[in-house]
Amino acid sequence: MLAITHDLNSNRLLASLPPKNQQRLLDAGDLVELAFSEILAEPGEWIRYVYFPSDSFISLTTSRDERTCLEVGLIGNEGMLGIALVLGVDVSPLHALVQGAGTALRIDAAFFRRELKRSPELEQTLKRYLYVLMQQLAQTSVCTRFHVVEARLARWLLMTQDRAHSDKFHITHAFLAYMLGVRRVGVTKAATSLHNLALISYSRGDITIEDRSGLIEVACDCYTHDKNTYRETMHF
Amino acid sequence: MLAITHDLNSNRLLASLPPKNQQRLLDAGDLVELAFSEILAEPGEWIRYVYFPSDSFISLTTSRDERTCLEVGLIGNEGMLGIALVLGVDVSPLHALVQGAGTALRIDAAFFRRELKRSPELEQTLKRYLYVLMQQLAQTSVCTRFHVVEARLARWLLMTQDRAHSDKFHITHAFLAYMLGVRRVGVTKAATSLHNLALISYSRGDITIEDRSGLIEVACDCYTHDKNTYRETMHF
DNA sequence: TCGCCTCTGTACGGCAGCGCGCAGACAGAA
DNA sequence: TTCTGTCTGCGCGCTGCCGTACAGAGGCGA
Repeated sequence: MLAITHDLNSNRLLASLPPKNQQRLLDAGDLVELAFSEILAEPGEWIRYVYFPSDSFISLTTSRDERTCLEVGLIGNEGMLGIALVLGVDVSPLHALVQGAGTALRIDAAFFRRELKRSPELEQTLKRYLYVLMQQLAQTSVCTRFHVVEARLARWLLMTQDRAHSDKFHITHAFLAYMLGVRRVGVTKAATSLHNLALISYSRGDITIEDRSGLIEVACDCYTHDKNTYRETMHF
Repeated sequence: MLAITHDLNSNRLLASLPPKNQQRLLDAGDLVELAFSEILAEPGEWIRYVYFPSDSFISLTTSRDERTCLEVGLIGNEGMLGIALVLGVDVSPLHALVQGAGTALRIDAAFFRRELKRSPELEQTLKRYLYVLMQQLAQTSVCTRFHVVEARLARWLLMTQDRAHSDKFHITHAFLAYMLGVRRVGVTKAATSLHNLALISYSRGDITIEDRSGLIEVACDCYTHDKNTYRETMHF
């Protein structure tokens, strides 16, 4: 019961819903533990569950082959996985893999579809979130194209910090390179640079944010832009 | 009346709707002529009209400043501009400028919102289109990141040819560079290369597709991928 | 304590695209 | 015809990232 209350407060989408809606979703869903690098969806695959992360977070990627992968979206307690159901499509558009281990509320897709029909408030909230996600996609395009690795890395760390609700999290350079669509060496260089600026520290995958505001300076505007879009669109 | 019939058949989203829905939208809308480089939307700006292009087409871009612009979506007679209304958001997420002059059905946003509420078929069709558009955004991210200018140019030309319904259209290297987010010189080199392969010919902005299938060979998979997504998702 | 494995740091040649500048080609106006 | 503005083609040095390879450093189990 405590766990449920915890989750309720943790996912901001759920928290913004009327109490009745919240309760129905909580009753029907399961609190599950997501493990790092677990794959929750593949493009073209049938959607069986939707996930509302509380302290876990999930990457949306476009990996075609092993080499050319790119993270295009990041889902934490401000969002949900499986948003395609809102559009009446039952197929996942992207890869989804767990980036940060933690808990999430998992809800059966069929039940969720019925709830969407039942509750206009639920649907409207999720539509707004989808709008935010689209903006994030567009922003990622331009960011990936024009900004140097160091700035993109800084942005990624900030976004992740927000979703991990912690100054520390675990991720190796190789994995980061995979997300940013660059070489591992590129990440190492950028990370070293950030380290020399006393903004972060790390060792063997354990990253600590040392100077958040300094990191914001180094990061591209995209970070602030995303946050503003979310705030303005969601009204909470 | 002939013009109306023409438009009806020309926009595939409209054409796929039940006759009653079509008629209501046609009655309420105006057939307007869109001029090249006309700006139809700015990010953050109130949406006053939605547009269903017939033989015109519209670019969605993320230009922050003059330099760093990138086209993230292209709308022709297979789509519509103003899709944010489907999500219950009244604000445009991106820049929209007319890429190819021609006609479009323009509908008042307030009326369109009411129609969405009235007609579940309309809403569902547009939701599916939105799903396609999201896929296009993600695809553009990865394309922009990993593919060389020549392949991206070929993709762009193919996408534009589809929407222009013609082998010829007008666009300068400078403008193309703006869309692809590269230097004008980069476009010139890529275009010269395509010309040497006898795939296109052009002079002072007048581009002719000479060998469509050859162009598909040179273009990245993204082109085919987008088309497949559209076909599979829209079922028409 | 040793060996293994993972993670990080560095080096090197190569290349696509950048910024900038300039020259030639073409078209339409005067 | 001449002039002017637009569009195209090319050169040059630079940089950010690529692919690859290898060495050291830290954690962990045998």
